[in-house]
Amino acid sequence: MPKVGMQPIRRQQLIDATLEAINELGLAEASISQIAKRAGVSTGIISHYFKDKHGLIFATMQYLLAQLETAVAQALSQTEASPKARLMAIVRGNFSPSQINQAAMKTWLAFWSVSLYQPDLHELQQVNEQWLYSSLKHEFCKCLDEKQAEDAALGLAALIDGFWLRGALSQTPLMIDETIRICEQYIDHKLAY
Amino acid sequence: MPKVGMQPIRRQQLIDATLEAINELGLAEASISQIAKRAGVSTGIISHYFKDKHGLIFATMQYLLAQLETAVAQALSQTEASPKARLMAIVRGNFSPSQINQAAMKTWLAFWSVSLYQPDLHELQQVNEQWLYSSLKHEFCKCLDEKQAEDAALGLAALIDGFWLRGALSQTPLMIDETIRICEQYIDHKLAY
Amino acid sequence: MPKVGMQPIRRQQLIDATLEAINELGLAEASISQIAKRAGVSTGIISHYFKDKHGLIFATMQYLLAQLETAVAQALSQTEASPKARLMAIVRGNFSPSQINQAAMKTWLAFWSVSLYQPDLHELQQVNEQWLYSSLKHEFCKCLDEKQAEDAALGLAALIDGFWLRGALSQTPLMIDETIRICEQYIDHKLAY
Amino acid sequence: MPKVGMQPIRRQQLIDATLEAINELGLAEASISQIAKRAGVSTGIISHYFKDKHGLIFATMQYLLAQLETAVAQALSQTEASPKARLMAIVRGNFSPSQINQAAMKTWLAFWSVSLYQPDLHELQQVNEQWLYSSLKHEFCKCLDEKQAEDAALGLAALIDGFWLRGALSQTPLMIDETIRICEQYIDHKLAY
DNA sequence: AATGAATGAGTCTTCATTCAT
DNA sequence: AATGAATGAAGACTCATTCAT
Repeated sequence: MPKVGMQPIRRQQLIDATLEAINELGLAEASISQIAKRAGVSTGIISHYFKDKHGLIFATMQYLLAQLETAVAQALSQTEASPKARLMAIVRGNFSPSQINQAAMKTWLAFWSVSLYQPDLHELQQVNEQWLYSSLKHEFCKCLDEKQAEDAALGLAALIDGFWLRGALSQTPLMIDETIRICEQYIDHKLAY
Repeated sequence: MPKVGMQPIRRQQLIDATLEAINELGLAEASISQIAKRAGVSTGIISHYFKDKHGLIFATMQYLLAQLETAVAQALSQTEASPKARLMAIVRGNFSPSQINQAAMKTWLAFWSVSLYQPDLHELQQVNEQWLYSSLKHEFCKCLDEKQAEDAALGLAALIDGFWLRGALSQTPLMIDETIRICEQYIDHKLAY
Repeated sequence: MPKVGMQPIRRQQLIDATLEAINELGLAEASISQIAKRAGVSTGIISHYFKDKHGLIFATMQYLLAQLETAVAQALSQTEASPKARLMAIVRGNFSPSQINQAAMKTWLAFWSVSLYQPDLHELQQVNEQWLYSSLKHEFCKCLDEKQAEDAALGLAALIDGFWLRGALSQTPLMIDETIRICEQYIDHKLAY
Repeated sequence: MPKVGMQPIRRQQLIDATLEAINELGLAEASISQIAKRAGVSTGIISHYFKDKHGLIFATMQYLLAQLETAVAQALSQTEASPKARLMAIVRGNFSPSQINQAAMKTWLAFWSVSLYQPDLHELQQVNEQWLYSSLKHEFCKCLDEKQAEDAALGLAALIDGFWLRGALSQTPLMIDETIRICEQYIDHKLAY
């Protein structure tokens, strides 16, 4: 039943189906037909809305990134202005429910892996990585000199990514409270200088 | 001219070619024929030595794991017995040259990604992860009570993996000295309790 | 804003776009969407005016044939009544600007090629061929006996088609003056009997 | 039943099947699977021997060209040295049985048509065209001054191609005797200067 | 032991066509 | 009259695997 103005609806529908397929089958097995089946549409429609499979994959990664940014922005907006509070908000944003469910983490991991061979995906990933690092450094700079702030930001970024990676790989729900507490200890330790 | 006793030679030759192909093309594009071309053999030979492609991939991951274990064991064998020294040895082992070159890191990342959908690969990865965690916890226990040791081990493991992941994704050589120094600060901080 | 009486305008618009697409892409790549894009309309419109793609292709070939007939008729109308003058007019008509531009010749060649497998296109082509042959023979008959006239008509028709084909294939502008002179020599030679 | 040294056999087998398919269905409908079916092999084998479909098409056109060259060379080898005899041999070579059967002519026409959009096919066609023209001019030069020889060669080449084209399009067997006689008259007329 | 010929399932993509709006 | 959403079949191509030699 063709209709007008379906573009945003169909696009999101297909992105959701892509996430679903990657979660269940892995990126390697997430074929066009599997995605179309999950979206309840025909395969041809994908080229209609995304030009080709790569366009869909790219749009899906963009969507995940936007979600992460939203989660962090939201956490930041609900916190006080102290550096520690803001650093903790960034941490909590990165471990918010929209990010640490298995489906999202598995998809991230898959994207990271392929991004090493696809320049446009790699750029998305790099921008995101830089953004996290800069945000952390910016807060640490309020309390530390630049060199120390850089070290602290690097360490905290690695800590976040590391927990994140281990969560994705462990296939058991991430222990968020513990994770956040360890990050907090790290922040406290760095800010104590 | 067929020879006898080719098995170990051919196997290693094919594993090397696999690593090479994954490094250059990515796991998704590392086809049997690409691997065979790099090894200078015919495609049919792979089934002869590894049964099928999956067997080759599995063996390659085992090989990488063995390399990591060797690197850590070697670092440990050359150090004194103090907990800090041993923890640092583990850190250095994880960031030894055999582990932090781009090819190895890209391959690891690819393996991790697919391991989520392939039980036997996942098991390899889990064993490795547990082994790192246990080693770290064992050392921390010498100075801390169990709960604190667990936290410290979790944190340090995440830190290592996080640096590792960021190194793989950044496509620029990992800054080892800085990385190791940040890990050392973390260890010092934890052991200072 | 739909209008009435759009039929002839839209039809010609689509035929022009078809010629344009075939010229640029070749018949094989001249898809409905490419044609629609060039015409500045949606794809659906084609079925409205031509039933389907084949209807559009057929109409386009008809249009080219009509153009050829017009060119020859016009040349004939502007000449004196002598057989040689009329034969030369037919020659000039066949090499008139509307026929020997690259776009037209490439399209003709494409049509001829597919006409071998599509009865209705083939009929168009055959009618045209017969018409040229008959016209030539009719003029030669005024000076020669029937057998000789047939030979002369066959030869001149072949000469015209041959130059025409070579012009289409050479992708450089046809040297019209030379071509027409060679045809004239042929006519003179035949009429000299 | 895989065997060794199948390359030349399979290649010719596939080229023959391609000619068959083009003859029966037209180039546009001569799909990989249709060709494979006619060759009695699987579709995958084509990429094994010709890389892709275009490689097969190219090889097929090369094969037809080689056949034409052989036919002309053979006709030339069996004739005396006089210019007229040699010119007639070239004509007869171009209208030899291997060239004027419907299948070959239809395939030629299809190739010419697509060659306008595919540089490598176009080059093959251009080389062939030049070769015919040069051969004719070379013979005419023995009796005529250069300008006259060029005209004569151009005319005869057009005559040959024109008959050839009309034969392809008429879908009835070409009347060879008549064709050759008309060409002979043209040669006689030109050499009579 | 090693080759490479051969298969055929599976993937992405393109495209003419239909149809609700 | 005109749009463009949607379909689904068909196309070329890739690839892991098998097997006779």
